[in-house]
Amino acid sequence: MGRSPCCEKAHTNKGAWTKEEDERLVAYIRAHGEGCWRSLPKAAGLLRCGKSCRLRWINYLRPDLKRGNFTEEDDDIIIKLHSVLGNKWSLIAGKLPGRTDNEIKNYWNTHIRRKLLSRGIDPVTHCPLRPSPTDCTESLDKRSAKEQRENNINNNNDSSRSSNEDERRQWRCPDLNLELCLSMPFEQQPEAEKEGLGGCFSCRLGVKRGSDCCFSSPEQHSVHL
DNA sequence: AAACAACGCAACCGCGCATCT
DNA sequence: CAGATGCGCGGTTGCGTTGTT
Repeated sequence: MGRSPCCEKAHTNKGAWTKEEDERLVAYIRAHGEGCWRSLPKAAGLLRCGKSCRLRWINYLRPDLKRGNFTEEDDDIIIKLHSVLGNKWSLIAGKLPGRTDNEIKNYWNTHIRRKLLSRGIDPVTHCPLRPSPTDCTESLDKRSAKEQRENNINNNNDSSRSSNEDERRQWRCPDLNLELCLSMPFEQQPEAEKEGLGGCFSCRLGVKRGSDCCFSSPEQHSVHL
């Protein structure tokens, strides 16, 4: 079954949005609200495909967007969430109000990825980087002892007490329980009920009843930071 | 000042999923 | 139940900007 194109490409503009197009889109959404992206371009008098309009609105025109630099705290949150969720940019964005998935994805690829690599951390697995087995003749034990010595030499000043190893541990094993699993919603956990624990049983962190889970709805269990 | 490289970000593309008919 | 439709997501591309030689 072939899939019909999302819009008639012959009569749509592509590429950068003009000021006029932005204004039309904003005016239309202010008047009619979001939704029905497929029919929106025609109704708003735009020669764009619906997907393009949606993307422009979500990533650039939305009034609640927080533009500007990411803070160190933002970086930490993103790294921690990525270590658990992987490239689920929309979920990560959900924890950073005012940020979009696209923005976080770009930020990850341009800044954080490099930052982790420079710290000797694999940005995909969040584990310390290792040379490939084929280019290594030393045993792992020998190498790690050697690494340790080199780290000691490299970090032999008082201002940076933590060795690279410590730093790796810190990044790889932040204060997160990574053993995520599927389970019943917390309301249906009798043992925990007895103990007065509720909260996010997907990550099994046993949040005290009454305290906020990481997501507003019980269906959206996620990571506690 | 010009040429080139590297970087950063906006936008596009294709796919998967949910819902509708 | 199968096909059609629409939306949302992640990966990728293209282009403008900035830095370097």
